[in-house]
Amino acid sequence: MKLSERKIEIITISAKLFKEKGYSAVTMRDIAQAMDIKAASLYNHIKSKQEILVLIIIEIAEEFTNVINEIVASDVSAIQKIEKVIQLHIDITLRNSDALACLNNDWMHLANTELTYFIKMREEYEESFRTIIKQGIANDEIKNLNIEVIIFSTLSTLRTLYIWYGKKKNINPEVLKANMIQVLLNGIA
Amino acid sequence: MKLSERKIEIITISAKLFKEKGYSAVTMRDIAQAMDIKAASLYNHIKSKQEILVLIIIEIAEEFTNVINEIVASDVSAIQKIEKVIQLHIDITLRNSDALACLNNDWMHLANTELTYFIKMREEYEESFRTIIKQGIANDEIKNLNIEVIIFSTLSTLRTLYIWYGKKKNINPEVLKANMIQVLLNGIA
DNA sequence: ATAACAAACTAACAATTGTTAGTTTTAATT
DNA sequence: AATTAAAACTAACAATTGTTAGTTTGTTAT
Repeated sequence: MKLSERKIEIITISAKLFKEKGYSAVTMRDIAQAMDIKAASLYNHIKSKQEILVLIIIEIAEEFTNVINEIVASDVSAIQKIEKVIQLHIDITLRNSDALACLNNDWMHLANTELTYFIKMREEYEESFRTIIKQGIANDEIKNLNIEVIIFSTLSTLRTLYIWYGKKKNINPEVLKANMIQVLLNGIA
Repeated sequence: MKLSERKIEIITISAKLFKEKGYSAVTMRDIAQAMDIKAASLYNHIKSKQEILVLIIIEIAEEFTNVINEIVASDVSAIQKIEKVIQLHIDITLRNSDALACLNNDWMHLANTELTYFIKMREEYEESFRTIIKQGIANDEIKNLNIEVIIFSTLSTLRTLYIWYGKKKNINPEVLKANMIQVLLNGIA
């Protein structure tokens, strides 16, 4: 699946628009206007509006799935695994925050196969993270608090990093990472 | 501004639908169908689709604003203030998670006056929270980490509590609160 | 030059959108 | 029983939606 130059442009611009107003509120004419062409011309490159959404979301979802699987399988401490997960989210946020926003806000507008596929990946991702936390608790690396609260608190912060990064792009990625690790692992108090 | 019984029904049902598909993807006919009437009949009760959105969002936004102002002004430690903020988010999540989802996802579809008003409140809310954190750092109650990272991590978790609560409604609110305080203040490691 | 192809265009479609006008039904009050 | 008001209805509107068909333009390879 090689994507043409122009197709990538459409995806990039669409992701940006979807981030601002959401998939449903963005029209093909909006996308076309942002590219300085007519709406009908888009169909020389893409099959449908839905295809744009799929291309934006699925690639990133697969990257999350693949990388966390590697992390789970790796032979390091639970804390180190969590640090790698933090790194993963920061990396993708810096590289593609528009698509990440789209994944977070518009995944429910996927259809049929892709919707099912996405939900499966999302569940697997959470399950992988749960595995890491359980390992950490078993090893006394992580406090024995309510495991679902731990998972939710951590992932909610990592998943919405793009919102905050949209406003404060000036922070150094390494500083961000170090502070995130501190806050998430050791708390603020 | 007293709302009729039926108007409240419309708002409640709309919030639920907006939560699932987003404001733009929900049609007046969807809302009407969920109420077992025709779309045109809705206009006996509400002025426009936009009014529904306003009624869902603004009331909650104002509640957040009012309560955090009280918290900031109260004469307790920074840690205790943060605990009260956590309590505030849990309370509203339990009481009205659909509207909260709507506030989080669809605020950008507000128009004109209300959009400006909402953004102002949101900024003020973050500023109030920043004040609390700064006080905490000055008092040595809170670690001297990057203040924006602290604010973002905490608020992102609190703001998206509704996502997680939608799936796990079985947890005891007091247990939830205690665990949230532990995780956010003292970390998981 | 010519053929071939990619990528833009114009024009239009059928369906869906929020909303209005005017009418009928339902329920409460006199 | 008659009146009134609330709340439903049918029918339709103008605008907007995603998309298709057919055509023209521009570029590259022969």
